Amino acid sequence: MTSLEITNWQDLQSEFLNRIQSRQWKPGELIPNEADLADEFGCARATVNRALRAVADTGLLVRRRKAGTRVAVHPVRKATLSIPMIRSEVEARNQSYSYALISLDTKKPAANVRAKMGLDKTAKALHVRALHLADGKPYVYEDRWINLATVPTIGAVNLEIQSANEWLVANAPFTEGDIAFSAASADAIVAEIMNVDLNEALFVIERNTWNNGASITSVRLTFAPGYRIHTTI
Amino acid sequence: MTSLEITNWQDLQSEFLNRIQSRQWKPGELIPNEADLADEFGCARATVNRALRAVADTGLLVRRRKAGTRVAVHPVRKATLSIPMIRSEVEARNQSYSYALISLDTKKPAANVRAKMGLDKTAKALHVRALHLADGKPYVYEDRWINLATVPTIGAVNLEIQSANEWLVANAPFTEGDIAFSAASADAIVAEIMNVDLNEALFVIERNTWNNGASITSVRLTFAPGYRIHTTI
DNA sequence: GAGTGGTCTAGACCACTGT
DNA sequence: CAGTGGTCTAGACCACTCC
Repeated sequence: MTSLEITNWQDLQSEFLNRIQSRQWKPGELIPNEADLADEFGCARATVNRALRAVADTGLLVRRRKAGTRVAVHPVRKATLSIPMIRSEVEARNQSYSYALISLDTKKPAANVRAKMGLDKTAKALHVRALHLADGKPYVYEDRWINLATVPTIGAVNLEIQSANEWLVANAPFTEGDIAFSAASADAIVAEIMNVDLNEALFVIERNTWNNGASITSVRLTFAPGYRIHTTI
Repeated sequence: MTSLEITNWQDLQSEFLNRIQSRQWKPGELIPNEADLADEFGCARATVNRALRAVADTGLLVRRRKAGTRVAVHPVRKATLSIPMIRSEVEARNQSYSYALISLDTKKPAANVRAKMGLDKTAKALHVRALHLADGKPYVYEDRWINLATVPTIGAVNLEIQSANEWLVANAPFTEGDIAFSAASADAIVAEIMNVDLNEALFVIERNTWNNGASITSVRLTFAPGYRIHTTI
């Protein structure tokens, strides 16, 4: 019983989404296997597979070998968001980007940073603090630690001119990373640097990156008031 | 010149990542086309395609027909984050989940909500305010508008018992959605409801969903202090 | 126009896992 | 053990877009 002869995986994906949404396929229910669906739509199994994988990637289907494919009971929607370089982000808003180094030292990091970066107690790291500006106004305050053992050449870079952010993106590719989003009140230091009120609510991104297990950098980015990250689901 | 006879797309992906990371393929550079790579690794072009697509999905490669595949100059890393139901999120932390309805009215929403939901000036919507608790402590304050034209059956649901969040996830699947993350200061109302200090920095998620262009709901979730979203890159 | 990625096919074998 | 999804292949045609 070919219903419509869909031979294109994106149309198939839409059809599957419709069936889930219209409850023709109900939460928790087993849906037909790939071979049957391929038969129904008059296309190859690989095409059905591609479409089903795409839907499963959004969290609406759960697939297991032998057990088959089921409609997720508690759909966990997944959102993909892009994390651009700060300069790109500012320029994408048609604002002029500028950058100012605040401080630069080589010293032993505090215990929490040391732990995140997997440094031993005596190890020193490069501490960089900088301000990124959009149209001359504070946009992001960057507080960063860089592992000199992993990225020794950073020592030769003039961080007054080029931000560590940019240099690292271009010169220290990473294999693993984690990222966290949170909210924090401006403390006295941040309030002064960013020219905001004390205790103002600011958006914070913390990121750690590794290259094959070796820590590269740990950074905390504090954004100006009003900042938001937006994406579609 | 077969280098190693890799016939599995995930190994191929690793190999490509290595080449990018080791700068054997430099930023901005054109890499060999799919046919040549298939030849080099002794596999089918479809396999190379799958691996290259996977890398391109992470933002490290940029692919264009006829123009070929290039290593991204300014890699825009993409992070995927899961957005579970609040109950699942609390239970995943091994905390007990509970829920309390704060208010429930049918009325005309403010202009900003009306615009987001595409309602006309006279339309009323269901306004639900509720508190989600983890181990009895405020976890999320939910301020939600629901489009009665799209989801009329919500009227028959007892929202004292079941949260709108859960009911909608189970009964009003959506086809499009957007989501935004930001930071906000607790105002007097939120401070009292969540038992936090006035102006405390809180993490906020705003989400709007549509079903085939018809707005379903618009919600603002304000999280307890310390909340963070975490993911790997 | 021609080169590249995007996709589809038909068939095959494999890997996992429920029974 | 057997059923299901996961993947690979070889070949084909198409869609896009740079030149």
